[in-house]
Amino acid sequence: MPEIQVTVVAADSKAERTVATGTKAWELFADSPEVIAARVDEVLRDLSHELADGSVVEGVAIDSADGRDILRHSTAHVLAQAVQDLFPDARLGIGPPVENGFYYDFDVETPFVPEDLARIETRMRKIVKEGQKFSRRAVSDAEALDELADEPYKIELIGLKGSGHAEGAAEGASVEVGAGELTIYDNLDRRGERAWKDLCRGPHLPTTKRIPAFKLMRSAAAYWRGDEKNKQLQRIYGTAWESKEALEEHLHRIEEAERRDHRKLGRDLDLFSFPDELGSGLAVFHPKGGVIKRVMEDYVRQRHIDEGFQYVGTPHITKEGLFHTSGHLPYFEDTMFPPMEMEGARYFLKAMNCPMHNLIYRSRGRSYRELPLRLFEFGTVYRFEKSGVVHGLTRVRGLTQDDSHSYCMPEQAADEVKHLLGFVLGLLRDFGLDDFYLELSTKDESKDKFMGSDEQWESATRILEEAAAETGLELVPDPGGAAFYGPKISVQARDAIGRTWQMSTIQYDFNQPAGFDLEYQSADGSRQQPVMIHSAKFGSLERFYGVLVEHYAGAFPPWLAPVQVQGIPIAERHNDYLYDVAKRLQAAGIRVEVDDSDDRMQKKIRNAQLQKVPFMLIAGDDDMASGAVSFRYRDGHQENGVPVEEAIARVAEAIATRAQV
RNA sequence: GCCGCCUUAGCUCAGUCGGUAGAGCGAUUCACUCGUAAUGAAUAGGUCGUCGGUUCGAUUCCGACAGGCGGCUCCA
Repeated sequence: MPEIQVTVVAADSKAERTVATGTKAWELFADSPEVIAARVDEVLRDLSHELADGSVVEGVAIDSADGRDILRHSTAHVLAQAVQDLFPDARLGIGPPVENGFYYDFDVETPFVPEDLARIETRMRKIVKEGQKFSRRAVSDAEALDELADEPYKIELIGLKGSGHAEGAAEGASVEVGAGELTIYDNLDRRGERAWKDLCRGPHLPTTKRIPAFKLMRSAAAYWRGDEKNKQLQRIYGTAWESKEALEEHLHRIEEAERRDHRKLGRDLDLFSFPDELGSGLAVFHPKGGVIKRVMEDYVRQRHIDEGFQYVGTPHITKEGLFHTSGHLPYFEDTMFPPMEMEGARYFLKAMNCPMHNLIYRSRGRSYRELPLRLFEFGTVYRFEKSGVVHGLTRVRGLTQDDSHSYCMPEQAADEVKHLLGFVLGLLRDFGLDDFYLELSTKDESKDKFMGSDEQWESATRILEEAAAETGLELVPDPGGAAFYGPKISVQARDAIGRTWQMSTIQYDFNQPAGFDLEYQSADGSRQQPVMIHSAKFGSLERFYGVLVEHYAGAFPPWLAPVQVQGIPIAERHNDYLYDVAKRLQAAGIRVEVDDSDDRMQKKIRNAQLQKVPFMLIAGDDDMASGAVSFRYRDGHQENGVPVEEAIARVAEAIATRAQV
């Protein structure tokens, strides 16, 4: 019997094996039930893949990143099969794995309702139980077009592949058609008869029975190929995991995220609200929420001043000419509130601060000795965000940017960008965020929205890239994501439960200085044009606020907490003693409240706990007798009999060091 | 902006197959004064998101609008 040599690699081993010609990958992993696919010569393959001489083969476990993708992709197929069983008129879009799950898009006459999802899920469980085999079959383009004549979207994908555009066709489209030959996966039932088929690159699980745990999550509309000019398909999202436990954990993580939702906590903790009377996306901050906002602003304002910025102020409204000069109007008019007519002029609500800072720069002649000139303000801007995108504090129509513009000589730009980046990262760390990566948004050749020459873009991009590299942080490219006036670095921060948020931005701009005719007089007496560097550290105060609420789940560190100390008397006769302690805390600049309601002290503790107050200060007979107080912390631990002086010092210390308790 | 779902007391939510509504928490008042997550009682509070239509009668059915939620597109 002819034989071939293969190399079987695992995480920590490598073994040469001699096997019979025609051996399939699964035969190497018969003892490893967790292996559901194979990586053969660096390419993911089905376990039924026939090995060639000299192949390097590695098992892909279902709980690895690739394994989960394959599991989820296969589950998406089961979803599509179930949908077509129940809704024979449904046409197939694409169905790729995504982070934590998968989706499949369908063109159906009527959108799915929750009851449909329940039916579909039941049907899917039946298919899983049947143990249908995923069977791969290569086809020519012509055969595929013929077999899939009833699936117009698949045919479109095949056409795009022919023209070499499959990768760009849509996010996820590559799982359908890939780059090489076309393949169709047949789902074969026990008798070997085809129950369903789909155009797909694979690989897949061996059978549907290998799907340990899945759940359909929701349905929603999605534009075909991600383009809002195209028809909307109905997308069903689901999740699939290597075990029931892993699925449970995932669902638990979702619950945890909901528990931290800043919109819910904002209400529970009485921080802010969005009154209908104001309109969508416009927040008001309540007294408790106002404390957090003020502390954030005070801190950031002071830090800017420390870093050489000058605090300025600008109005919320301007005549339209300013935004023509800046170049914003042609690009942003549809995201600005419509203009209002006054004394024959059109006025716009401010949507960005930079043009006004440019006017401050231009208000008198500037010398090279002044540069870098750094102007900073909390600039409130209004943007007419589409109704469907408004979301809590993280996407609003009225927002405040901690916006700065550094005007510098071109040769100072690189240092200024580095200075800003260091400043931004330090500031985020001060607020307790310390897990970041950077994104570099650049010009995209295919679009013509960008102003300026290629050389200008290249040199600006290089400066940002070098500054980013110096931080040692991961740098993710974002081609085409730049503003019209220049490239951008954005800082993406991960919060306490691993979600990422776009926060700070640093943008290099050589266009507006030209538009505004900005200049400075250099040492040789000539007039030169500065470059400007835009930078927002929080990004938007509102968004940063929302992220902080979620990051801390409302349990703010003392320096940010609206109420830092809640005084709780054991009985009414201890009120005066605690008021006395509170007075001394107040004198030390500490935000303290005494709960003198006629609730029982257990109830007062519960209330303080629900308000997530960092320090509960309790006093009863024992404490009074010894001039002490008792601490209770949010985690339930307590320290009794702490002398008042020490208690005050301890709270003050935690505030001053911005510690979490 | 597009698709789907939702909107009942300050909050969370019942309920009315069309005959104008209820609970818990919260609020107010009274009693209780208590050592680490809910003391008891009483009271107040709602033109059932808004506007139109159908109907003898609409919170309930239909439509439009507003606001919210989940996505898509977009974005700080």
